[in-house]
Amino acid sequence: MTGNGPSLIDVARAAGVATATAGRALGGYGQVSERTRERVLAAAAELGYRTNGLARSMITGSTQTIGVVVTDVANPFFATALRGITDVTHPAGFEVLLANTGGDLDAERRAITVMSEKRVDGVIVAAAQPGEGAHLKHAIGAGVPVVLIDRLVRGVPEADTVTIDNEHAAAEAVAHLVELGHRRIGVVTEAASRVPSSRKRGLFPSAVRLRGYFAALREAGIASEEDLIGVARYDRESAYDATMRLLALPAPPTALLCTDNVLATGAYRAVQDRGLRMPEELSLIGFDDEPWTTLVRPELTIVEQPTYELGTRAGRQLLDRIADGGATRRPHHVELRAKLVARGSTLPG
Amino acid sequence: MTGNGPSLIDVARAAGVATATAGRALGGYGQVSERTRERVLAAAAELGYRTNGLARSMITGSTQTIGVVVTDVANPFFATALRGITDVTHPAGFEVLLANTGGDLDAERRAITVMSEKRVDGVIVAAAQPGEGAHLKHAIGAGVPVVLIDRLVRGVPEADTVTIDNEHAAAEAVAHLVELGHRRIGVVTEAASRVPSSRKRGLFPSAVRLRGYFAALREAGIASEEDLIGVARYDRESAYDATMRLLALPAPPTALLCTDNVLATGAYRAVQDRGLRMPEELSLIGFDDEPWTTLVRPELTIVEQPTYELGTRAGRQLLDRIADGGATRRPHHVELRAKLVARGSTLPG
DNA sequence: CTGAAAGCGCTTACAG
DNA sequence: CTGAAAGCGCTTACAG
Repeated sequence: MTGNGPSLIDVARAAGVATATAGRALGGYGQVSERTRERVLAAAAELGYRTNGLARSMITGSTQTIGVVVTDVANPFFATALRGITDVTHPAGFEVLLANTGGDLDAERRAITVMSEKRVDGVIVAAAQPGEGAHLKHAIGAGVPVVLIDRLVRGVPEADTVTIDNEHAAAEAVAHLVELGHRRIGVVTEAASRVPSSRKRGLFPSAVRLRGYFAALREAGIASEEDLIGVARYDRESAYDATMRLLALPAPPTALLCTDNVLATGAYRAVQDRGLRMPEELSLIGFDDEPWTTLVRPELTIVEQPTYELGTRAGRQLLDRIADGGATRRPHHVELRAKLVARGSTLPG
Repeated sequence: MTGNGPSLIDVARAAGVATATAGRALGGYGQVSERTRERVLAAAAELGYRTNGLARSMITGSTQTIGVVVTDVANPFFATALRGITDVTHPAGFEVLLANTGGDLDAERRAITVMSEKRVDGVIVAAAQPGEGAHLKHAIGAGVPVVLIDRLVRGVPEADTVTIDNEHAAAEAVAHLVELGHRRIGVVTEAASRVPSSRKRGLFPSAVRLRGYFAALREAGIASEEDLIGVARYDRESAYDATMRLLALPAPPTALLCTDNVLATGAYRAVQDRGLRMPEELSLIGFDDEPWTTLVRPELTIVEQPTYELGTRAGRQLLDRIADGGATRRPHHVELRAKLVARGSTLPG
């Protein structure tokens, strides 16, 4: 420690005024005459004074800080959403306390606890697990507003939510394939169970998208086949393997939907390595409009999520909630639409 | 506000002990008997007590929070470095306060000020401008350790730094091209001036890489040509245009180095649109080993930066500095090596 | 091991 | 407009 630096008392003394007066001049609250203000500001500058935000926050009850909890900042999806959040909250005078859970529920619990103890004014959470919301409910109970993004969590009906209509997004993608004449349409997904029977899992994007896949097939009068569902872990290599398995089937699919951008990189690679021409021999659809999707040949047809907007909406919602103070309003739910962008990986040249 | 919840005083009263005792039991410091601890813990649980970190930090002088200032979290480079930082600092009990400057120096100044007022224990900064370090110097003077990453800043000799040897990285890439027989080697860069004469600019990665480009040409006995230097703004479209201009020259380059991953996406696209076959008609080298670089055909030769490690090293360095307390040690400088990964965009199939 | 008191650095009523 | 006092919720010596 280089000591704590000068305090308001030191500034007040140097300026020859009371502590309260110095505080008013420096903090921009209450009434201060121009002359006094100048004297105080000069003294503060001379001493190199900086406000102690801790002390201020303890009294005002506001830290002007929000917490953001995601599973992985390095994932472009969350990085982009995070940018959306900061772009909205920063101009409003809020800083962001960031936590990375790696998808671990315990890490998420700890993050929420620590943030709550640091007295953040609210939190935005992309949850690690859809089934466990007790810690979030607890935070809300303690007066910390919670906005859920991307994933719903069971047992936290009080939380505001900003999500994407994933069922519709996936269904639209499948409908596009059906329209092109495909009947054997496979899917590469990280949804843990083939049939999304578990109500808890069913809240997560991958599971919801799988539901959309089934719905669209049903709509088209096509029977779904277990064989055509390639389950992968959430990484590129696993998606590669799952895709290879699908392509090696006796009666392989003629089209494939990947429920996520990470999985899509693995799948695209697999199709290439297998030597199949897109879209003639295999049609492929991914998620998210990342730069690479228009650099590959053919370009990848994708479902474009409004990721940045997901962040800005969540940020705004949280700011509203914070401004609202204690008024117990009903939770606010926003569901954004994704958009199919058809490109060469499905459209015949 | 839902009120402030129970305080330590409330817990102490409920447990029938003194405030100091309750604090010791809950805070894990000092001596408390097992029986007392249990009583206090029970009372705390019953009341739903949560420590007020603000009050604690004000006394202990430590917030267990570090600041991280970057120009753009949505850029995969910074997102990955940030992940490295959190992976190291979070297990050590530190939270991360994140700020996004968008490359604006004033935004950076404000971020540093606010973080300093919030009493972060230190900051990691990817600076917006190489020429202006007064605010950083000021922070260090106020007792906030600063670790600079990726970019050096003039006028802050006290700051620790973790950077990448960009001159060597670019030179190695050019040497690779020379070895393959290229003599007309162009570069797509965002370095503002063609000749990196300005000492300030010269500290930034793009400028340093341009210097490496010149050095490698000189080494190979090749005269550099102004025409072959394509200057772009820091976005894909601008890089596309700059590349197109280079390719349209009467005597176009046979090889191109992009000094950054964002620029590489634009350049790759331009080469494709121009209808040039890689590597036969044009060789291309980019930066950073992103997923897309192995999905395109041909795969892109790249200079791989140890981005994640940049973050972990910076995190560790800052933790050391914080643990070190007031002891004024000399600044610590780490320079990491990048690695050339030769692929199809330069290697004849 | 436990307690009573002081104090961290501010802001907020309450007087003047 | 300005000041003296109280208080936010903790931890830290200092006694016992």
